[in-house]
Amino acid sequence: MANRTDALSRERIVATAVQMLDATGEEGLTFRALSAQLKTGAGAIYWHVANKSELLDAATDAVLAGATTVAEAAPEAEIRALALGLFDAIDVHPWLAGQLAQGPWKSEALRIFERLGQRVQALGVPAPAQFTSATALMIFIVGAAAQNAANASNAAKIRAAQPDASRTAMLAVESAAWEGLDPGDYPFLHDIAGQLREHDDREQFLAGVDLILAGIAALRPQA
Amino acid sequence: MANRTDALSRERIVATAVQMLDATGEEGLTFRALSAQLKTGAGAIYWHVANKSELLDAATDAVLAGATTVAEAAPEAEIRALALGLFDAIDVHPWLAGQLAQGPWKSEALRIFERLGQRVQALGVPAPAQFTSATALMIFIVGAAAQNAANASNAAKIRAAQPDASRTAMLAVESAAWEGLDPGDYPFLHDIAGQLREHDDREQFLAGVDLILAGIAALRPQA
DNA sequence: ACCTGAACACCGTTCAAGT
DNA sequence: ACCTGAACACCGTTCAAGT
Repeated sequence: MANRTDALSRERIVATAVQMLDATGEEGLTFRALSAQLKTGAGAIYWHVANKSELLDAATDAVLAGATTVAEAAPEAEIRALALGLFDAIDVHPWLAGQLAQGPWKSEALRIFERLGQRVQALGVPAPAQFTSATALMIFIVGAAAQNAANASNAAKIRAAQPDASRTAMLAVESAAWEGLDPGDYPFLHDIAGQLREHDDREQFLAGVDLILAGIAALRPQA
Repeated sequence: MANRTDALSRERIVATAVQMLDATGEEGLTFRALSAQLKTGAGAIYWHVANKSELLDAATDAVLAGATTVAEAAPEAEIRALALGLFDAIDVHPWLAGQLAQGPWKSEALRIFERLGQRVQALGVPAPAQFTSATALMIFIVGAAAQNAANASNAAKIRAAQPDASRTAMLAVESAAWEGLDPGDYPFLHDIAGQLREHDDREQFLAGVDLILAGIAALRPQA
């Protein structure tokens, strides 16, 4: 019968790759480990996939597809929903950050860029500024989510060695380090150490998106 | 005498690593190639440097130090100068992008974040919004420069196979691809294909920085 | 204290040989 | 057409042995 679970196919390879990426990150995805999981030889995978880079692209597309469908709303609200969708997708699949961080975006990532751009147009941004606006949004979203993913994987690594290191405990350590800096040399970090300790990642992310939206609003010709 | 050119030292290792990174990128920096260049064994390097990650950190700091000194000016102008300094540093050393893209920033990168934050404070941004503002700036700067670096290395790779592929020619190809998309599915990309073809990277980057600065200005209590 | 270079435990990718 | 698995050309890192 068609679609037997144990038949090797590009789909099954990509799906398994996504699972391994989620579990162990990009360096955990190995053709040896992958072929072991799939109970084949390494060479069998190369029949369906050109190389590791193409496999990562396929995994990225698989995860991004449908990760950012957005309910109809006002353009700003749709941009926030799109942003949050990407943020959450990267939170669940931290390896996505590395794939998206270095454009040029293609396939699914390009689709997201397109959707952001549509909302930028709907906001009434003048044509010459649309490219800048949509790019700024995409770069910030991907960059902020990448930071978040890096922090999370960092936390996971430390927790592996010291299992009781909670996220708040780690933030407290970094925050204390900033507080301990010489206020003469580091007045800013010294000042905001408290904000670092108490900040919520999602809230902080949305505040950043709103900051860019405010900048975009300033580009609009006054009605 | 002290500082003989052929004495192995952490400094000389890092300096040579930077040269190799600039020439061949991160995957070109190998302990074998590095030790060959330095005319030693691979193990000798490990006497001065813990591992490759630490070596990359040291190379990042070496390149970032002094790369972003900025003449005194109005806060906005200083932020633009800081941003442009980082942009240019990543342009010359594309491997920097990968190092900075995944914070938490440390040593020299943290210093740059501090300097950005000082200017945000000078702009009169209310305390609760300072963290968001400085972070948004840093993320955009690093993200945009990373895109640029990726495009450049992409261009270099294609040029290696097809030596007459100029940057403008490559942009024209991508632009034409966007123009060829179905305007029903991709109205935005179809529209801005022309802007992609004609845009100047530095100008586009500065426009993005100004966009965020405009958003930051909107945070300021009206005088 | 510092350096050597072989050795270990891995990689991605290829390819003759099988079915 | 698709799969097997050994082999190739690499990695980062370690470590006994040298000076």
